[in-house]
This record gives sequence, structure tokens and C-alpha cells, in this order.
Amino acid sequence: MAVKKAAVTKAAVTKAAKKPAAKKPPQSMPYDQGKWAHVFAPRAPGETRYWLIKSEPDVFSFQDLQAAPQQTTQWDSVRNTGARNFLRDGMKTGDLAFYYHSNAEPSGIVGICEVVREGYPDSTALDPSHDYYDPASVAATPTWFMVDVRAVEPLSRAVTLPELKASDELREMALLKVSRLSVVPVTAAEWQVVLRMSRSR
DNA sequence: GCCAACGTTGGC
DNA sequence: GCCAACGTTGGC
Repeated sequence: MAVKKAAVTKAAVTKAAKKPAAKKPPQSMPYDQGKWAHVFAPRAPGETRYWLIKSEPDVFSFQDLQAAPQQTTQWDSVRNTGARNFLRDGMKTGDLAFYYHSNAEPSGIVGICEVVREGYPDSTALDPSHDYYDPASVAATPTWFMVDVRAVEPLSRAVTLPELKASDELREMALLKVSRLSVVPVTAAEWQVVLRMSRSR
């Protein structure tokens, strides 16, 4: 059963872009040589890494995850290559992830979940009847991947986007630096800062 | 391979 | 609803 969680298609009509492009875009490079190389680097024995996954609560909230069988779901329907690389090659079983509610009131980090199955082909991309079917992705060489995540616990208090932005210690947080990636890495230091914020007040 | 058009995310 | 950011597509 495939639940759409990321890359939610809006019914709204998108206006055509109209500004002349002036800049030249940075050359894209292999993900393991770019600024995210460290999240794909070999790990120390037993090392846990941290992530943040976004979902619109109207589509699939943290409460929905808690209510799911085994409090687990497939993190499917991601159709962005950067996020795909994190799902396919970065996240390992036992890693922890913040659960972020986007397009919410307020947007923010609301819970913690755990990776319980490492990247495997996203079945929604292979199913012609699915809204997120991608004919370019075939079973033998799948383009899109997903992981399974299980709810661990809600934060005792949600940490909102304005709070995250206001923190000097989170100035370099990927969530705040790179827009529109539905899966982003979180450093161990940032993880602790957010937890501390969630426990305050 | 370049780059303009187009599509999507998500904050505001 | 608007639009900045940025990824993808496709004509050439």
C-alpha cells in the first residue's frame, strides 16, 4: 500500500516562469563528490547518522505514522534525485530522523523516527496505475528508492521553523540552507540542539 | 552541451 | 495566492 507523502502534487495551476535567466547554474557533480560527500562516507563501527524527512501533515502526519501498523511506513514517492541519493545510499538501518511537518501551521519538527529498512526500489514508480508512476524507472534499473521508517516518539514540544531559523547553532542546518529537498541530513550536533530546544519551556 | 521553458516545493 | 529557488526537459 503506497501512501503519498513526499512530492505532493498540488491541484493548483502553476504559473509559467517568466523571468529571464541571468545566472549560470552550478555544474552538477556526482553526489559523492559534492557538498554532501560526508553523509555517504564510510562510517565508524556502530555510528548512527541523523536525517530529517518532510511530510505535509494533511497528507501523512507524524500521528498517521504512529497509527500505522507497526508504526511503520514506506517512505515512498520521493522524486528528487538529491533526496533519492540520501534514501538509496545514505540512510542505514538504525539511523534516526526528525519528522518535519511542511506546509503546516506552524511548520516544524514534531517527532523522531527510525530507519528500519534501508533503501530499496520505490514500488510506486513501477506501478503504471499509481499517480507517481515513472515510465523511465524500470524494475531492472530502478530510478527511485524508498526506506521504511518507524515512529519512535513525538517531541515533547514541537520545534517550529521560526525557532530553528532563530538559532545561531542551527545556522548551517541543511533544512535551512537547501530548499526543497524532502530528505536532508542533520549533524549530530544539530540533532542535540533541536532535542534541547524541544525540552525547553 | 547549452540554455530557455517549464514544473515543483514550500515559506510567506 | 505569490513567488524564489532550483531541478528537469527538450530543441537546437
